[in-house]
Amino acid sequence: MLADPIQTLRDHGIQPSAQRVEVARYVLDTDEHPSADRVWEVVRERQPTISRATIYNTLNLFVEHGLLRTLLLSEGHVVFDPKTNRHHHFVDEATGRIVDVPWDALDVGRIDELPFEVADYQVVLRGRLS
Amino acid sequence: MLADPIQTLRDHGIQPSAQRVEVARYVLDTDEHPSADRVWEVVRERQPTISRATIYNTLNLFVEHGLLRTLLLSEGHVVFDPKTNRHHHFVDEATGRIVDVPWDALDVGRIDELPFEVADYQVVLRGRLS
DNA sequence: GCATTGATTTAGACTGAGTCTAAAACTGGA
DNA sequence: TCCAGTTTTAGACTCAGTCTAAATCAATGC
Repeated sequence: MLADPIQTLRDHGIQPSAQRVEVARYVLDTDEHPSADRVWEVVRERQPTISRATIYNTLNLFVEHGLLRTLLLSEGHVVFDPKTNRHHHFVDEATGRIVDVPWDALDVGRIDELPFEVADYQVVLRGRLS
Repeated sequence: MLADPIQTLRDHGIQPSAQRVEVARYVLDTDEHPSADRVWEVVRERQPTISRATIYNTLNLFVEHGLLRTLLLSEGHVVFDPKTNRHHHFVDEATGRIVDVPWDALDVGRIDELPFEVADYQVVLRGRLS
């Protein structure tokens, strides 16, 4: 539950306009990993005049301010993830549903032996939800 | 080096038209992880009349026949990977370059403890090439 | 060599995700 | 109330990926 979306936005240097607050209420509190158009669909239920450009602008603003991360897990569109702490993802190939996997549920060894400067990594799993 | 693209296509149940052979020569023998438009750019050097629809049709055909895999590693487009054996990927955030990481270079533990039927997984790393 | 048939390619229209822009609307301070 | 700065809006635009009708190609049979 996002306790105080207005304060959350202010804490991240974002002016809390009515539109941004409604977007935040949903996207910063969901584990759906929605697309931008899914966000628009949901927020329009509560705020019918909100425009598609505002949705894209607001999502991109939240990403820039560290409130959201973009993920490339679905074909054809990016998805948004409010959990900014490290974790893995499972993608159900039947439904497209994306599920967070706790960081400590998997052990990943020998990253430091690779000849790269690794800034970030995650395990992406695909299959079927049991 | 792709020794015999014509035979490779025949072995995978694909009629080896001149266009498909040229696409195969490049895309089944590169470690670039190219986009569809990059494939078109390269193949057009050798075969200037090939159309963009043929490129997409041919890449999709190769995916269907197990010669290629699609990957969601770059924003804005899918990339194609001829290595169909399991491996991980590193994405250079500065250049966008994608590098294969051998399967055995990393240890991933406790996949079987997850509450999913996992069909496939890989580690996706991002950072800078040293 | 020609006709026929089935497969493939082509050119470009189309769709949808994501971006951009000018005008309108909003908000806060004076 | 006015003004300046910010935000939102409506829709045009770009580009990745798909679709389609017509053209082309290739193989086969006569």
